[in-house]
Amino acid sequence: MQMKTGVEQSVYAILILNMLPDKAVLPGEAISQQLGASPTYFQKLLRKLVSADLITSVPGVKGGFKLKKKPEDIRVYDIYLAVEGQQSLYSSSGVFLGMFDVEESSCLLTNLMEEAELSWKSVLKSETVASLFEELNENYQPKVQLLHEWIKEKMVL
Amino acid sequence: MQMKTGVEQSVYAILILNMLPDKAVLPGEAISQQLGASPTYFQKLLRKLVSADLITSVPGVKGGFKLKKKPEDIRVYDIYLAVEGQQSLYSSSGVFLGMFDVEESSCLLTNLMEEAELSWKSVLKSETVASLFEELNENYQPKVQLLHEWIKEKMVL
DNA sequence: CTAACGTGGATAATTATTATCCATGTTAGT
DNA sequence: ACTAACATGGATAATAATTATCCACGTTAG
Repeated sequence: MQMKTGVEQSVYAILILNMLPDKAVLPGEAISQQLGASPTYFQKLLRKLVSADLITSVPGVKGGFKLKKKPEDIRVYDIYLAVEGQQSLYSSSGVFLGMFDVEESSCLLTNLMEEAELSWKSVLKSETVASLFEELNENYQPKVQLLHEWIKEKMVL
Repeated sequence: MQMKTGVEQSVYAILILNMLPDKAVLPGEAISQQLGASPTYFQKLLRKLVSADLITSVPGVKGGFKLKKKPEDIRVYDIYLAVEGQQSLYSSSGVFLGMFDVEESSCLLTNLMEEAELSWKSVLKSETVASLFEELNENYQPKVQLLHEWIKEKMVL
C-alpha cells in the first residue's frame, strides 16, 4: 500500500509550472526531463492534471503546459485526487457480506476506514502549492535560482 | 493505492477468534473457509498475526489459532501494521533529490505526508477488536449466533 | 506545408499482491 | 512407533496494479 510516485512527480511538476512567468508555457518533455521521469508516462500524468483543471495545455508548435489556477488555490489534495482518482483507500472485499449475508454495501469496517481516510485527506487539504513553494524558497533559495534560469531557457511564448 | 484485502480478512479472522471459548483453538483452514479466502495464502496472513503477537498458534493434531491478547488490547491499527508492514504510505521517489541535489533523505513533501499518515493511523488506533465486536453484536445478533454455533463445531480442545 | 507540440488508444514491461506447492516440524491418538 | 492433522517456511507461480512505450492523429507557428 503505497501512494503512486506519480503524485509526487505531479506535485513537483506543478511547483515548476508555478515558477513560469504569466502567459508562458512549458513543454511536457522539458518538465519530465527536469524530474527525471519517463517522458511518455509523464505526459499521461499531465493529462490527468489537465482533466482535473489544475493546469491547461496549449497544443501546437509553441505549446506546453501552464497552471490554470492560482497556487494558493491548488491543494496537495487536489493533485493527489487528480492522479490517484477518487477510489477510496479501503474497499470492502465482500468478506463481511459473505459471512453475514447482508445486502448492504458497507461492512463493519467501512465507517472506521472512511473516517481514517477523511482524516488523511484533510491533512493533504491543509497544504497548497503556494505554501509548498514558500517553504521551497525559504530552504533552497540557491537551487530555486538555478531552476528559474532553467525555466527561462525552456519556456516558450 | 488500496489497502490490502488481507487487512480486512485478518480483522474478521480475529473477530472470529475472539468468539472462541478459553483454551479452545481454531484450525487455519476452518477460518479461511468461513471467510471464503484462499487457504494457503490465508495461512500466511495468520503467520503475520502470530509474528505480531496478536494471536498464538498451536501445532499438532489438535492445533490451530487463538487470540494472544485481550480484544480490548488489539487495535485495528495493530492488525493493519501486522499485515501491511511498517513501510509508510508515502516514500519519496528521489525526484526532489535529483532536482535539488540535496543529501537529505527527506523531501518537501515528507513532513506533510508523515503528518497525513499519522492522522490516518490515529483513527485506526481508536477502534479495537472489542469495540468492533460490540458493534457486531448490536447490529447482527442473529448472524453472530450462527457463527457461534459454527465455531462450536469447528473448534478443538 | 512542415516541424513541434499535445491527445488518446493500444499495448508492453515492471512491480506488488495474492495464491499454490511442497518439504518439514509438532502433537494427539492408536 | 506410527499415523493423521495441524502449523511453518521457502520457493515459485498467477494475477492485478502501476509504470512505461508506441503510434496515429489533431493543432498551431513559421
